[in-house]
Amino acid sequence: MVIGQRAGAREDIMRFMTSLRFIDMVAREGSIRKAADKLSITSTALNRRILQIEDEIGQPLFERLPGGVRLNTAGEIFLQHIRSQFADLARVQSQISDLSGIRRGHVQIASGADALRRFLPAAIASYRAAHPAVSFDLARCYGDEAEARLFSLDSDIALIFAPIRAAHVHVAATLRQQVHCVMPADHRLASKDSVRIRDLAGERLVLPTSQSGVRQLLDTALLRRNVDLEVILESDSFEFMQNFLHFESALFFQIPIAIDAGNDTPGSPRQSFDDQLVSRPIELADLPAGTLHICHLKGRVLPVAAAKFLDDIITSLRTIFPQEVDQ
Amino acid sequence: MVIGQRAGAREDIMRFMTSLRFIDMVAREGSIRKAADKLSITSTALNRRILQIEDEIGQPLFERLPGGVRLNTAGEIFLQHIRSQFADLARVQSQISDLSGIRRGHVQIASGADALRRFLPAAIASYRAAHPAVSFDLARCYGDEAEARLFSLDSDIALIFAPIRAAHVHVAATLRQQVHCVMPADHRLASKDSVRIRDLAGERLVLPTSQSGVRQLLDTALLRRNVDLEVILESDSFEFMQNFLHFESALFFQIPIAIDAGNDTPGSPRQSFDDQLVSRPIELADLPAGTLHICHLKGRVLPVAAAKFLDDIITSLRTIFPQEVDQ
DNA sequence: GTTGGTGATGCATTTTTTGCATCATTGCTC
DNA sequence: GAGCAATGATGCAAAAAATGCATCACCAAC
Repeated sequence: MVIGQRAGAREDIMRFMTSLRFIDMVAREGSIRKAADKLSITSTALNRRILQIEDEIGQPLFERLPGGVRLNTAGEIFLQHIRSQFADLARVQSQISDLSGIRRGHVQIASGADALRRFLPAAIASYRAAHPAVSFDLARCYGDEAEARLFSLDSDIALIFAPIRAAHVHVAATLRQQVHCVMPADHRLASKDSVRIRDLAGERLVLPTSQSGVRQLLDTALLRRNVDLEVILESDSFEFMQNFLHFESALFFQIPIAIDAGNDTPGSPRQSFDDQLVSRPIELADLPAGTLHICHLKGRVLPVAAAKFLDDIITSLRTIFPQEVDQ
Repeated sequence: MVIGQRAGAREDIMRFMTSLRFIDMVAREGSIRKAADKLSITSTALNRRILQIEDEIGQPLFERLPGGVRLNTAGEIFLQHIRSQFADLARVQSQISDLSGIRRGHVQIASGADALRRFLPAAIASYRAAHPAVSFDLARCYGDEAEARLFSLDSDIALIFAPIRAAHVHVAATLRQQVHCVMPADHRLASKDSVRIRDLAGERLVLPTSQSGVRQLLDTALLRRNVDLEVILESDSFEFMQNFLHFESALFFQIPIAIDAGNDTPGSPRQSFDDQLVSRPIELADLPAGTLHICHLKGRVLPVAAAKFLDDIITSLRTIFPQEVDQ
């Protein structure tokens, strides 16, 4: 998903990077011909560019397999170099544009569905109101994939509601998030201030997929207690789950950032959430709070736009959840 | 000074970097025509490459002056990017070559005359004995210039006998060095084990230039004491000073690393130093020890060859001066 | 003014890149 | 096993890009 006008739309931009872009594409596609299609050139031309670079490096970068090509070790080292070049070039361009006063740039974000629902739309709109020349790219993904995207430099910033696995990820801030149980407003549990795990016995549940951080927290808590549950649906779409509850009474689970974007003014009704649904926190004694990690690649200098946006969302989170942000 | 066969001798290597090399050269020369000469192309071609890159960046990188060109702010940012690309490419190539078992690469060193005299020749020869495919580039320079070379990525490693000024320099190790007074073997002071500042009264002195770290230490100590000195010569060449003492009796000053490469075996005569000259330490109470800093650019991943060589010289220094190395 | 330097530009030439046709090789299907 | 559908590599001609020459416009110093 791309928001704002994509900066690199022009094809002939940065000619000196062309061969490198080509290598990157071949590596991604695993085939010279497929990559050539995507790059709108002939496989001949592409093939020869690859051969030329390999000649200049002095060693092959790809293994030739019957079904295509695959990076060898040297190729992987070189590809990582290529990607860091691109990322650094983006930073330089962003920095140069910043000299003229207008902040330009392109911010690439990998996020779980949680933060993507309400928080990021508001945050990005607010940022773009101040800096209209900045475009955004949102990739929805789970923790591992988000970390991989940071490493491959496909994303600048990641918002991950899950433990951080890789050592190369730098956590700029964390946000504690207590899991909430969402239900129709007339549900029997809606009368309580908070929900206990044992209250869920016999309830119909709608759960996120097992890759989700919320699900992993739930699995740990539910399985341990051996509660009798009726899981009627699994989905990776919060929107689907929420709409489903309009037709059949059930429970599903979310963290506050997916419910409340913090844009409600005091006294006004919470427009940020469905009128017919209410959310109740699950007691911390039963289900510990999870952590949303706001990260970027360790050791990387982010482009101006991305760095500023990162600051902004941390500030914004601190406003919405004053007690829950750590840096 | 280049030792070993220079890796980048081939002209047509890494074609995709050509435009960037050109920009670097124009920036160094301050003139498109002069740069074109050095690059063996016409100013026309060079000019158009510059214009093309500027067009792709979207902003000019050079100010056009009547006498040539000069980088503007955007250009300086971009040039730094270019240089880091080159340095990182060198690291990648070095790493790729390392895959095949042979260590290849090119190590660029900036050093004061002190370490350049005896220590580095021995260290480099020893390293090249193990890795003949590694070539070296030695630039003799003073502290500030050495720091600048690290920053402009013209040097990988610097050995600086002076305080470190810039924040972007990472000190990998330090070596304490007591200043020694060098004199003819028949000099009256040669009978003493150590020399005091007051002993220098009335003596003829040969001093290094005021940029030298040894000189700066001496200035601080001598001026404070108001000793009556006869400075008969200033030079930036230790070799010249040393040979001069064969013709006229005088004193000059050096630090141990310039005197002793640590290659004398026990019992053998010190071949590392002139037979007719002896050195005596200046008492620490009169002249505090200085510090030799072994540095590289902060945050930079050195090429394999440079990183290994850095390790080697630190190990070697620890062997020669067991008490004086800190890391 | 004149001179000597600079960068920019139009045009013909050279060099490089690209695309087409084709080959050799491999894996899969029948 | 024969045939088919992929793959990457290569020779050759056309297209595209880079280069070099001649020239212009500009500025500073003498």
